[in-house]
Amino acid sequence: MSRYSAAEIEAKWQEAWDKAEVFRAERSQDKPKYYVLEMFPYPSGRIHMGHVRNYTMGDVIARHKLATGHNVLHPFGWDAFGLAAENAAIEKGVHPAKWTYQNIADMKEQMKPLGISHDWSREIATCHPEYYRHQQAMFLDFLEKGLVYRKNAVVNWDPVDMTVLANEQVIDGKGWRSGAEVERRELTQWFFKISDFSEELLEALGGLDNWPAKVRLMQENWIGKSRGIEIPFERMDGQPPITCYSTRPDTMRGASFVAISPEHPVSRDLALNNPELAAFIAETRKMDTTEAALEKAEKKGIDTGITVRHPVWPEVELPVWVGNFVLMDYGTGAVFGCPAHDQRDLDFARKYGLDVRNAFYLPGEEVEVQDTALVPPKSEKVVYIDHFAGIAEVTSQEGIDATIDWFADKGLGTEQVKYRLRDWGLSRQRYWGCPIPVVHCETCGVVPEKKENLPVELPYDEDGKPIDFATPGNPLDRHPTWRDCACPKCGAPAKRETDTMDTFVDSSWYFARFTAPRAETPTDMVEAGYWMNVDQYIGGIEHAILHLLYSRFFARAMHICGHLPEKAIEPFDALFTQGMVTHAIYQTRDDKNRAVYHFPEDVEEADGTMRLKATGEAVEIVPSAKMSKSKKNVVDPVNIIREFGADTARWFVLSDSPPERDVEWTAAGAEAAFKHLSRVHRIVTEIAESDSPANAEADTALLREMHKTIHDVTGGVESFGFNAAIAKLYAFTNTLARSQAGAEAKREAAVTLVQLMSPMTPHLSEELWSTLGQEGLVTTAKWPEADDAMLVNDTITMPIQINGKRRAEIEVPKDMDKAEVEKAALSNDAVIRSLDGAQPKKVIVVPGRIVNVVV
RNA sequence: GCGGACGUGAUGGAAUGGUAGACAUAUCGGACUUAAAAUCCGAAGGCCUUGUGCCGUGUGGGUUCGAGUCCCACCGUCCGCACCA
Repeated sequence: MSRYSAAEIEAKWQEAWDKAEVFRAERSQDKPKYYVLEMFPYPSGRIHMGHVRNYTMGDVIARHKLATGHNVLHPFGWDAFGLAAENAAIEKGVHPAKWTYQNIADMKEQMKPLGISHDWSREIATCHPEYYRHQQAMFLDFLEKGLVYRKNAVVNWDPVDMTVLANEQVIDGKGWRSGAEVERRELTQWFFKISDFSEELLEALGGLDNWPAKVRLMQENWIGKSRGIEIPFERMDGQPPITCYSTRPDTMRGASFVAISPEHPVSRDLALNNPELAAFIAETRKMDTTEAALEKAEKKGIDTGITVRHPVWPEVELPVWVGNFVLMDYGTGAVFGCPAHDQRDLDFARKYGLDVRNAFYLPGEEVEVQDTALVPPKSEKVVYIDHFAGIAEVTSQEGIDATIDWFADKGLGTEQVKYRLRDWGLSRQRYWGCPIPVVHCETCGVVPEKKENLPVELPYDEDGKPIDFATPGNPLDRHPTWRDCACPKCGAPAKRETDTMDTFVDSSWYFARFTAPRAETPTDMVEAGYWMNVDQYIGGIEHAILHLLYSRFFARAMHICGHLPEKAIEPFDALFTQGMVTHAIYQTRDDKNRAVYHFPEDVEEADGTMRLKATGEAVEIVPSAKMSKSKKNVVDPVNIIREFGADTARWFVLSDSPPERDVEWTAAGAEAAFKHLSRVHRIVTEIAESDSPANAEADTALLREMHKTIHDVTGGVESFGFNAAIAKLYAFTNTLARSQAGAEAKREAAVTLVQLMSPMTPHLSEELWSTLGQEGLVTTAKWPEADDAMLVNDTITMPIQINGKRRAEIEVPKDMDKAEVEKAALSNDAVIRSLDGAQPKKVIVVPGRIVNVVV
């Protein structure tokens, strides 16, 4: 009998699938469509276990849908623009394009042996001009519709690399790559008008029933809706009023100062004649923007000398301060300070000797605030002091609502709903990204490039010489000729925009492009109309906000520009966020007691401890952490596939842990998975060759188990319960191995087992399907259906509880009525003994489940 | 600080409010073998007074005939957001 040889089997069946083109998706009205998508990868050059887990999950869904009669679209591509390519260019002197395309080729070679049911005929790479020219075309459409615009904005600027950095690229106030102190600099940048969609993006979250609640909540918080009021404060010097935004106008009685942002127009005006203030503003510019730094940063301010009138008590005058803690891009850039009910304002007030006055007390505790601001939960009742809105003892929330109405009624303020969500700055001073297709003309200003001139393609050399990436700054800026062009409007010599787009733009519409990846327009509305939406999207939780929010915005913007049908404005019907693959870290200590990390393959067990293979030195084991090259706790999928085969890797990453949680990769676990698949191979091969006679009782028992397994595994596969489905398959394999059933029943069971396993272990399943003499491919065979009649045994075992504690069991026919079950239970010896003469008060019979006798 | 999730054997984890610990790992025992590997069979939450016993799903309360599951409080861990007025 042949042994299980994964290498042989897997190559053979992958070739068979390719030849039959079973994964090629074509539009068809015969079957319901199903679009399953895993978040596409960045082509770093190596696949990792996280990829294996992600694509295997998608593959299980895709293959199951294929077997249940769906027309499945399961495409694959590359999120290919990005900083890493430019870093490689700097470090290794290789052109970003060459590096990226080589990585794509390498990763493809590592991906293929996994046997994922991707339709490779739809492969796309975002760095290819055939992709980004459509992105440029859409940019122009967005521009026309006012969905993208240019404005001055304060950004993180790395003075050494001479580029804008995203917030997450600023670590402890320093550029993550250069280590230079990041400055806040005002630049003219392109922005997508995502803030116009704040309410809609928030509202529509409610309809995303098949998204994790966690992701919806994160987006809700990110959008950050708040209801408040804008109140103008009249200036005593007769200048135009300063308008403050507040969500707590109920605390107005305690207002003791107004604070404005250093970037507020009033601050800027004053700074022109006030060197001290000008210096203060310059200093705040340089301030760190990181959370930790902001937390520690001192609240500082400067008195402007201006005073304003209290809007409710005109006799009260409030000083206006410039505060380094006031944000210009939220609200109006001006706030009133109420030290009694805001800790930050209190700290500020104490520092600069400003008044502290309560607006309310807690019921029965009439004490003035001293060192701790009084901020009870909004649902708690407080006692408002001589309140202008005519309220006394109500909850803070009621106080807020009443006050907003009061101000609005009196015409003293305007109710305002604000969102934290800000417009999406897409300009990057980078080479390896999609060029922004506009031209700067001295006479016409900023002019969109003509569509027929697209793509605006990246230059691949400097007029014959390789582009110099080592010099900091954007190579596009210093390219000798690339910028030169004719103004699309007047024809005069003009200069191209050298900023490129944030790579999140590339990934905000690729799912739509997959529906017609070779179309001459960004999308083909017939194809998009047929395939959209993505029925199941799968990826990491790390994209919960950025990518998934940007894509929701993009789908709306694309719809406005006629690139997507209306039904696709929420592009992902169902979302699943999978956990990571983790691994223990093996480390030793150097002479300075610093950790030295070791790869798992350099470590082995000896005498009950883990030791370095080379020296025998014992290693410390640090509990499981996300696989990371720097900690060396990585396992290369390529090695695993070589050693055990793809099916083993696939089986293992799905077993053991629920898919939304992290799974720890262990050598023992991988080996166990391999042993199990070998066992299935052996058992099924034996069955294929067996001719033992029928055994009525054992045959029925086996087939009953088979139908239960069909039911459970199908349920597991359809609800992301892959680990539970696999547990059922283990159990059924054990049942099959021990069964005394005849060859015919065993063959039927084996065929079903192989089929149920096929989404997880498609190669092994194809092999055994053929061993069992089945026609065609298991991949395209119809998924088995459970026979309801076989799911319940003729007699069932019911536990009997007395006062909720299990005391006995009875065997009863499955359809015995309640009264008879009760009678049977009460006449059971163990029950009689346990009752010890006591009279049951009540007997609860849950048919088919349990009996509870209450005494 | 605000918001959220999760706490079950040695370990990963099962369990529509209905027999807690399925399935797997590690462990132990047995069979086969000259031996090993492979394979097969079996044991295994804790406690004692070994009983058809008691206790047991982070802690304490509650709802229920019945709670790992629902509710409240606390403890712990993890995640997201945060000078957002």
